[in-house]
Amino acid sequence: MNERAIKLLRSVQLRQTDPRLAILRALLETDTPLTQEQIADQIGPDAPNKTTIYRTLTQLIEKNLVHQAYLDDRTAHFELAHHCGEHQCHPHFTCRQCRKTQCLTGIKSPLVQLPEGFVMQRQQIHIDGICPDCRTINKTKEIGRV
Amino acid sequence: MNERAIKLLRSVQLRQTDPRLAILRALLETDTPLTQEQIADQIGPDAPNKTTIYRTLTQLIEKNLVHQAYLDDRTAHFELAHHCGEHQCHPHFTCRQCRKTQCLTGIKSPLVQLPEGFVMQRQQIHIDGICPDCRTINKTKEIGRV
DNA sequence: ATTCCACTTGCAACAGAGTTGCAAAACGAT
DNA sequence: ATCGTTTTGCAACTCTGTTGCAAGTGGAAT
Repeated sequence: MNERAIKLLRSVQLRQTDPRLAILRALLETDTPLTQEQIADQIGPDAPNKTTIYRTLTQLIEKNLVHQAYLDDRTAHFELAHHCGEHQCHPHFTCRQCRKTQCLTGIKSPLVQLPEGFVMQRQQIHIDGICPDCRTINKTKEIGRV
Repeated sequence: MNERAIKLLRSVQLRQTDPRLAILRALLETDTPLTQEQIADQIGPDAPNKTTIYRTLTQLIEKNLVHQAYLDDRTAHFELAHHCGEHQCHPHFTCRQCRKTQCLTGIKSPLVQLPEGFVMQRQQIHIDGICPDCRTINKTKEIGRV
């Protein structure tokens, strides 16, 4: 992971620093969009200051290594952009029950046909519903009740 | 507009109060998702307190009259749900240049095919790019430059 | 290896959106 | 008109994210 983080930083000509490597490692290790706080938690007690995390993420977004996902809990989530196509990020799914969000990277979805005059730069899809885990739990409960 | 606002409140058994009617009128009068602040501005100097606006919107969401749209400026936007299908809201378009958001109500877009085990409740699509107005302005500038 | 300077970091203080507790006011059923 | 419940406004607060500034660091040049 560290190798890949170093490569990523080199590829966009950013200086190699501990905070940046730690943040990239955190993003590389997970497959869900993370908040600043989740990134800090994942790094542990030596996590960089939150200001540094935000500033680093902003730089990585400018370099197009990271995308920001706006989900439905008014906190910005960040993820590596390596699964995204030119005009479309993968869809996100948020479970209404357990509130967890996951990326649906395996799915292809058509781009919306925009009316005359609009230029599309990026399409994001956000779905909410019940995830398989919660659904199974619910079913089990129902059976128990009968 | 006031008639419709009154009807809407009746239909969900909420007491008829000035703040609620004013908020509903504001939403009925526009075709873009509004923030709390925009709702207050549109109502004018007699706008209800922001706490009241938020609480009212929360109630209207519970009654399913209003939807919350999560756009990319970390402020919640609200709109009437009357253009939305069961599993899908209309897509939203935000212009990167003028930062305005509009609803694309005329457009139909297919639902994403979720993997086995997921249950979809609502799909939201958010697109950003350049809106027709800004595109025209840009073109005019280019011509001027040549 | 050392020097040097631009780039980075951490801290503290701040800004803006949204929430909560509580007392006062208003709705609407009787 | 009365009365209990619901609603409202205010102030104080929480949380996410930002800014200014001084101190620290990477890495290119020597």
